[in-house]
Amino acid sequence: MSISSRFAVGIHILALIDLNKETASSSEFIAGSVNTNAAVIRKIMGMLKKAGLIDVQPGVAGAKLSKELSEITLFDIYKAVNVVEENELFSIHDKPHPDCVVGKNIQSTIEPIFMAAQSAMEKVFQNLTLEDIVKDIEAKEHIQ
Amino acid sequence: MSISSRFAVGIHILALIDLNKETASSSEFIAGSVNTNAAVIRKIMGMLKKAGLIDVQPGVAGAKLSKELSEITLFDIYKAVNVVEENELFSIHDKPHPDCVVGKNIQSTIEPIFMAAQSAMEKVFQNLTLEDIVKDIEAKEHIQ
DNA sequence: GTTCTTGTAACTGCATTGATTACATGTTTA
DNA sequence: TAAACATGTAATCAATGCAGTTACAAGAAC
Repeated sequence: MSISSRFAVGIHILALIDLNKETASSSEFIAGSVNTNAAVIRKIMGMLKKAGLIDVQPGVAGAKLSKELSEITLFDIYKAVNVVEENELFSIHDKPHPDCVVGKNIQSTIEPIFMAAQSAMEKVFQNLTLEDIVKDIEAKEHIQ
Repeated sequence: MSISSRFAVGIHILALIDLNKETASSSEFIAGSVNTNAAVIRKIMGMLKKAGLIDVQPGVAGAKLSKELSEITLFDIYKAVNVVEENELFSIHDKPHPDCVVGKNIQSTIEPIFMAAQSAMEKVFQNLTLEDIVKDIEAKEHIQ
């Protein structure tokens, strides 16, 4: 099990759009940087657009960020690309036997714990923005 | 995407073994409570055994916990059933283009963030034991 | 109007999950 | 000792999701 790379690619796309803002970033260009197919990029960009993170026009090359770098959290991207459903990071077996002490109560015991674990993970993304990503990339670039 | 229910089932199995300790809990009996096939239970119990959480003998009905309830954390179970690999909860696209500012640096920028998110999630399980689960189930039982 | 772009749909190969069946091996007991 | 019952494990199956690929309609720009 592993969470889809759409999330990592989404971050890559947005960072690239910003760092390449003098030029238009076509899906073909972005695909070259990500190392995948342009249709894959367009699909993910469609999700980012739907979430209000970028502006893209059919037929027009390139995309622009809809908000400031500091206003786009990693959590926004995470939700946009739909890699994990709300409170469904962990699967729970359904219909445990209702006549059993454990079967009867296990779901309501485990659910809040799984929700807490998922929340703890998502909070990390809520506290980071695209600005952090872009600054980190720029810092690495200046060292070299 | 969703993390395998093996984790939830693993917790169910261990809680049931404890709460049913007067009787031997055969894989068939546990399967009835979980509502699945006995072979599925035996496979998961094999993982729990391999991790040193339970004692089972081929041919002998039932299993016993190898440790005290308070000494088995949910993280132990989580690792035992192998639902998420170490530092691989999130996938990262590989071979981004090395000649691109973003492609060159994105992996090393994102990796520590993904690791931190996974750790935050796992910490929740490190701080809970089977004792918490069993007590919660018992408390619910007493209300009814 | 040709060329380039985005937006989508359809199809592929691959991996994982969970259920199921089957059977070898070990244990108990009558 | 033989029958009954248990675990351990392999093989198979359907369903699902991921990522890559091809194809093409629709929009925009030169």
